[in-house]
Amino acid sequence: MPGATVLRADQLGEDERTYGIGELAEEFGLTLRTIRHYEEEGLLLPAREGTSRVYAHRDRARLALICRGKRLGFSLAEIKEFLNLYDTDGSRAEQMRYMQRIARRRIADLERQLQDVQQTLRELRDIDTQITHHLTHARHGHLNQDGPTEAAEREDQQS
Amino acid sequence: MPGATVLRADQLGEDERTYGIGELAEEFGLTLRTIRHYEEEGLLLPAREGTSRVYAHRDRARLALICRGKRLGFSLAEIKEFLNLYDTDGSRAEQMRYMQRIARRRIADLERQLQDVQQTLRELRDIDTQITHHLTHARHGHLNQDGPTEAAEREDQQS
DNA sequence: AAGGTGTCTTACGTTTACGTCAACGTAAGG
DNA sequence: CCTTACGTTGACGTAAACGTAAGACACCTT
Repeated sequence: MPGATVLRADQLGEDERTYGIGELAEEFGLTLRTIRHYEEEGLLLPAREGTSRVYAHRDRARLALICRGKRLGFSLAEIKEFLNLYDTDGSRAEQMRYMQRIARRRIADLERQLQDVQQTLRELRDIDTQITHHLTHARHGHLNQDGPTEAAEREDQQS
Repeated sequence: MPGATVLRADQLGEDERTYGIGELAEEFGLTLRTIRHYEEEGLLLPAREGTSRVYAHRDRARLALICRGKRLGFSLAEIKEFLNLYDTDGSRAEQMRYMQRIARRRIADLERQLQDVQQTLRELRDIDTQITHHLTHARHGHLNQDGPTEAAEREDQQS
């Protein structure tokens, strides 16, 4: 990202708050090592104040996206790719079309994942109520005498 | 493959179909090694016909759940744990309560994940339409002059 | 001056989830 | 009998994502 949001410390005095590595680590529940690792992998590029890392607003936002990406099960490489979706400088149509293809692929993935999550949630809630039922009615028997949800057998397929 | 697709015409005329490892591998887009690995890890326990693995209906359903779990970003260990949710024999109340706790934890996780997916989908779709807009109106400028979505900065936190 | 706190780099260790041979068994078909 | 297809068990390799010291600054406080 060229001169995206350069923000030199001298002029202008807005929300220029910066963060130390320890600060961010605590906030996001990460270790220092982990944050440095993201930098090694090119996901972050904080400024330096002497030798220490200084994180601006923007870096913190990227870190938030990284965390979410991780929760969604993406690899760092994938996350890196989609971080680029956010800060492409829209100047070259060629690259934008490329980004759009990537974005759409990712959207398709996530829609699939959305189905997965919802389906799993339905099943787990079902299990939960069944257990509750069994416990309150003190009845004996099986949750399912037939193995994992019949539904799953008809539904799922490959990735 | 011994009696994989053999389908003996003698007794039974129901859903007693069994599967060979290669068959399942192809169906789910996995390698043989992967499926054997799941067995090594105790996620599957297929019958044997001689030396070959024979997968019943139930094993196949478990495999489907494993695949879904993977897509959702769970580790094999976690998946193993929640596979147990499906085939607990409901006989001991103690264990059922335990399972219920696990189920509810997982439900909470997934609800969080659901939010993540939906949020990310919104953002990506937004990016997509913005790109389309930029491309059709041939205008120049930035998608966001401020780095990753301002929203992300206020929203996200730890896992 | 000594100690504490926070940071840095370097570098090897670890865990997870498989990949990748190697060497062999078994059954069907030409 | 030979080939081909599919299966088996080791056992070592590897990529990703960090963990875990070790040793060195730098600043602040007592």
